[in-house]
Amino acid sequence: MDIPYSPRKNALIGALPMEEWLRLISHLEPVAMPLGDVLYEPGQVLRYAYFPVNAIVSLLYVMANGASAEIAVVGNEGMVGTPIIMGSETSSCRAVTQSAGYGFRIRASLLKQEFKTRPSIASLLLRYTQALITQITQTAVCNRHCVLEQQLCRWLLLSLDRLECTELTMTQELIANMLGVRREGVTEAAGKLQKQGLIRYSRGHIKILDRAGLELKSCECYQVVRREYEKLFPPRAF
Amino acid sequence: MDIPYSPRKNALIGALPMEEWLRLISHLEPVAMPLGDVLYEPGQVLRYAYFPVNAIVSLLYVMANGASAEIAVVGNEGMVGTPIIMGSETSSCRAVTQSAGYGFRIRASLLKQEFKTRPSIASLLLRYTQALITQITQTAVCNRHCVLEQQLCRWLLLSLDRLECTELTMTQELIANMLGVRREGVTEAAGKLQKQGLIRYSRGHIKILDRAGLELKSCECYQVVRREYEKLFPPRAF
DNA sequence: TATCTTATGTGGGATAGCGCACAGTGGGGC
DNA sequence: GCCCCACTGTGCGCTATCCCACATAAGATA
Repeated sequence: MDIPYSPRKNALIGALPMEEWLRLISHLEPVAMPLGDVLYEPGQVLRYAYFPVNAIVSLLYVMANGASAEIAVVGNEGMVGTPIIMGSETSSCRAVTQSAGYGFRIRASLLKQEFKTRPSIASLLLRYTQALITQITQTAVCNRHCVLEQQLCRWLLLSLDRLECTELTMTQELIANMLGVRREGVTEAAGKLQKQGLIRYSRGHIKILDRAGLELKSCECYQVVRREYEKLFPPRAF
Repeated sequence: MDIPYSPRKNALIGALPMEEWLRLISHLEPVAMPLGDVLYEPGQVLRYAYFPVNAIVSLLYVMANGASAEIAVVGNEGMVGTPIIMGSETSSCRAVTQSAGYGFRIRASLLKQEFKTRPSIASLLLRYTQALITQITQTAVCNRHCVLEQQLCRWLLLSLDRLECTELTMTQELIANMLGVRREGVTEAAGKLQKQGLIRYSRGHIKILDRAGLELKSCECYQVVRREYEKLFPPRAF
């Protein structure tokens, strides 16, 4: 398989000091991440951690009755598999590729070893985990207090930040699953956004026309997550 | 001040190997934790980490418009101040004492030092942080999908697990703030639970009469959090 | 004991989102 | 070029929760 991306296009890998990067390079295995790909199931032992490059992965919780809710989203700014470094064998969420692309993976045992022995790697991954905690926190808040239209804006922006382009391939049905709401609700909210000229969509393709407008319509939850990330990973550090 | 509890009554402190415990003991400072005590505000630099013994602390997010939502709750099973070890100076939540009691605190700089140099301490605190992530995750899910009555059951059970007795001192107004709902909603839900003989309350005092019944009425979210904790901290390890 | 404060109970109208049913439609497969 | 299926649009009744206003009551205070 030919991967047209360097692992360093993932921000975590890219932020590694040269020495650590040279150590890790041989352990990073390129992987295709097709849409719908399940990286791990709840309760299942995590065998790999994943570093997306241009794919987006959703951490999705599925309840006993089948209802679902996205807890957080991971793109090239992060890593899928934080429980590995936190000392847990498993996750209570399913990790599923929400936007197809490529990434790199590393064996859990190796990552654990690196984490334990290399302080700069440990520090980097812990800071990322803290950013993820902020995102999960804000998901909880947003689920409680924000109306669907705002939540949709937040969701679109979070996805957009993790893509190179301004178009997402994503049906309203799938978005509804992520947000844990009805498909019809997404149809209505997306219709409003389209009328306002913020987005344009048709049959599984959503084009963002006015990013700034979306940010204005969104609740504060998006900005909180973004600012925390920027605080933990100041651009100068890269 | 005379503190009638040992730091080891906090489960994390209690789980430390003897050697580590002896190192830490002189750095642990007893603190009273009165009701409503604010341990830290969002954005404020964390100067101490807190290990509650018989107090309960809520991690509360407050939105720009004043709406609030409890993200997680910490009692003698855990620590307040996980961002310290994760490499963040601040938290996006307010930490406020929800049930008065005692605890111990340690300076952030010292904790950070211990975390970096003592693997057994690091492992313990990371596993706790993972348990906290699970709790936050479940809060997000619960906020999305569970009805108020179930959420109230979950909340009562989480509090009960962190207390020695079966009575909480807590008005419906305060519970409403934690759950991020109206006070009237709590009145209604609590009224139902009382009619069913599960609890009895009056003017700020809630007595749990039938714990098993509450667990049945609760959504799955409570059990998920509890089981994850038990998995990360198997009773035998203590 | 009288009063006052704080906690709890209740009701009515508004609204967001759900569940269900079904209608339209566009694009890919044949 | 046609058809079909997946995606989207829409309507309707229902429920949980919200917002607001006010009634009641239990304990604290004097």
